Amino acid sequence: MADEERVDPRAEDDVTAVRLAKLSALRDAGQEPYQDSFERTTTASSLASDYASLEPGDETPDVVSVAGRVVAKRDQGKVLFLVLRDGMAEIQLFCRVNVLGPDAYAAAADLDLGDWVGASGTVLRTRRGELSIAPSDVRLLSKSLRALPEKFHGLTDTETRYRQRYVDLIANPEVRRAFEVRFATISAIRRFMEGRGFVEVETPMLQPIPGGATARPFVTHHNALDMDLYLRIAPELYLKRLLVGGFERVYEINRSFRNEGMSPRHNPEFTMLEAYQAFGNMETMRELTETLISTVASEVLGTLDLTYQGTAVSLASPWRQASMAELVSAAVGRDVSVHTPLVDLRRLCGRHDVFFESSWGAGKLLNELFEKLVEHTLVQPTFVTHYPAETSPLARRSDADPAVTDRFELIITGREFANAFSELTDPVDQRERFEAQAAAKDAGDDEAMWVDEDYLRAQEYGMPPAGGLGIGIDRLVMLLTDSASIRDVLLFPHMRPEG
RNA sequence: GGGCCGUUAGCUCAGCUGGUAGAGCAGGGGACUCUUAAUCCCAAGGUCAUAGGUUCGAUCCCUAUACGGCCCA
Repeated sequence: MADEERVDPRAEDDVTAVRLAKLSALRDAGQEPYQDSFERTTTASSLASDYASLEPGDETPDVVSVAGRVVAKRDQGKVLFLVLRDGMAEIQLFCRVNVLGPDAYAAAADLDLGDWVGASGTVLRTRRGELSIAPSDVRLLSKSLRALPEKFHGLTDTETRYRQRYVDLIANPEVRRAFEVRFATISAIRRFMEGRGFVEVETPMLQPIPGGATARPFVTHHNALDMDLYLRIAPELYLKRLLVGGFERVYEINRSFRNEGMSPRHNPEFTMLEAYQAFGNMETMRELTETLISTVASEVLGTLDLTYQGTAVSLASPWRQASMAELVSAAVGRDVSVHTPLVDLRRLCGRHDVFFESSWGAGKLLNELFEKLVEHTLVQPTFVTHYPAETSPLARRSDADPAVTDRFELIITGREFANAFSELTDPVDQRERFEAQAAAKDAGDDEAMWVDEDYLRAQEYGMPPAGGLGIGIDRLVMLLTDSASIRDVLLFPHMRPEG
């Protein structure tokens, strides 16, 4: 057997073994298979537009240099076609032995799918109509040692696609589009917020007290201080400290972390926009949310009419507004609110198969009924307002009814996209709310909030009236890209260690 | 945490009421000076996820585990 000597311990398969052998041969011949750099004069997409009018069969004297990855190779003995991909476009190299000479031609024919290559030559369009470069020089820039996935079906195994996103991006160029939409969305959000006079700020990701949301945090440890710290579950309390300090409009596009299960809609780390505006309130935030999302959608997609998983969604204004109480009332067929007697709300929960605990108040019961019976039915953009104070420990009580807060959540396609409210600025009320949360934590609710004494101290110095807003960026990008799973809009979604 | 489904060659997939597997692409050898999923000829490639069990015999049936997907809590 001839392959006894060519088995290389580094080779996971035959392809790698063959390519490692080529690598050695190149080095033996004094050629470096991993070049320092390459001067290119143009790109595949520029060529496509510059030579759009070149007719099939026409050759130009124009000499250009391009670089890219070999994604297709068609060898015909004395003519060789290599397709290079750079960025998002492709350009064909039309290699002829009589132009390159036998040695350079043989070297080009020895290139493999996946290799990075630089080439210089004249521009032409083949008789079959393919814009090409007839190279006089083809240079290996970086040798690929692994076989690329199949050229026609690409890479479909979801596990490999998520674990090895670099291969996914090579094999499935359309995957890249969702990420381009993501980056364009974040860029458009920044422009919009700056246009409204908001300053982008950065606040701690390592927090001694994780606050601003009800969720279980990740714990880490600071060795020098010998103390536990938590990865933030939200930047909210730090951003509001900045309002106390006199910043009037701040926002943070923040990565936050929640120690909960994974699902098609949840990743342990996720990206959110949080914004706070002094002297604003819930209504200020409602207008901001609607204008921001529709502006970003038109800038990124050029339309407000979307299709999400087969369902038409219109982001055209005005968006519906409805209170939680009226929505739940419609769902259960009788008028209910946070003032409905507990016994009645519990009976309704029982009738509609909604789990509850005896410690829960009317606000929590109403909220559970809403989440189980109503939320998934709200497909078109809907601002759900008047959230119970009981489940909104950081929101200002409504002047008309202190049992509810001036808060909304924005629901689209049955899911929460945004959460905003008039901020609670009363430090005495805030302390009581924190203490109620702490009591719930003591009673076993490990998602309940902690008492943040420094945040209370800040509020005691005086916090201006303000509106605050959080928008889930991952979910927004899912909507804009019609992605069923959050993993399709995260370049490197969280995965268990490979088995 | 529970339920259902999946894991076969580097990639995409077949297969079998239980008799240790097949194709296309990629890779190897050869032919070919305008190809486009190039074509043609030849040869090669597998711990059928892992570990047990049932069986004369397991890729297939059973159990457990790992990883992934979807649904539920």
